[in-house]
Amino acid sequence: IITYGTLINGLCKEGRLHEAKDVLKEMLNRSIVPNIKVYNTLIDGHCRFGNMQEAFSLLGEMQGDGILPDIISYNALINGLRKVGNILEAEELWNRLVDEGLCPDVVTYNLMIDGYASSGDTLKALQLYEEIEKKGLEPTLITYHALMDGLCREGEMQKVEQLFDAMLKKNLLPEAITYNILIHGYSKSGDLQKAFQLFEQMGQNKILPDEKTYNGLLKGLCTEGKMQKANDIFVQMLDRGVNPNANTYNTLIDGYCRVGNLMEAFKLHRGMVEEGFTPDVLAYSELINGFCKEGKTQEAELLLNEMHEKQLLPP
RNA sequence: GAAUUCUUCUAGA
Repeated sequence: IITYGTLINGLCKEGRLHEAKDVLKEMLNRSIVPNIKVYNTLIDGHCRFGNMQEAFSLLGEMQGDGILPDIISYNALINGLRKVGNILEAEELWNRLVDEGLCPDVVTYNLMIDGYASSGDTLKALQLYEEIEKKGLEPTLITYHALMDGLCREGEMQKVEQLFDAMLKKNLLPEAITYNILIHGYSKSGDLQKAFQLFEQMGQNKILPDEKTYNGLLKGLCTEGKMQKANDIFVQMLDRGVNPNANTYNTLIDGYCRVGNLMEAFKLHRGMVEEGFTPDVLAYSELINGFCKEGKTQEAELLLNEMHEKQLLPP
């Protein structure tokens, strides 16, 4: 049964949901009784690809087999609803699981906190955070990540700082992702000094920056039009063996367009192709926008045509 | 005891 579970998990993670369900049918045919983990895996698989209807029908099937959903089943479903932005139904599920005598665990809290925080309701997110300890649970790194990321988006940087301190006081060690959230947040809020300070702190803690870390720094520099510094950082990134991704190029292209340096923007567009990236609609839009702003509409049209040839749809 | 759930990056408008 573990073999079946592993197989179903693998198929679900790859989005091969039909095949995963076929495996479930095969199990039933062979009179192997699927347990709750198998069902939870399937429920989660459908949730993460947005197929909530099927996820709920699997929940029903499971109950039909006499298996009661556990907190993990509910967490998977709440996660699915949160992903499609349906916080209201997520709240209903929360009430339902409590009615059934289950207790929300820290994952349930993290899910709802992220749901509220990333939809801009930082107040509710913070309220839930306060509730965690009252229920005798301990916030995790992920709790802080979800909260800080939401607060960063809203520009509530003083609260971010407080939470980061609170997190350290609990002896939760920051990881690369922690710094990525913070660096990106400060970078976007225009506090490049703080962003670079954290970048240094990250190095002191022997945490290696990844492409997202650099993208965060580049985003701030590009927004401010500090393209010489942005280029230095880009070079440092390459020197340290961190591979840029499509976002890295998009960020830089946009930065060069903003300052009217279309030559560099165009070179990067080319570089992107040479590195094996397919510029997406976004990469084209930025350039086309840049050319338009400079009044170079014929170049913009050429790019638009090229984009169409590649069968990319205009935004 | 590791078969199942949570967190981070890109344009314009």
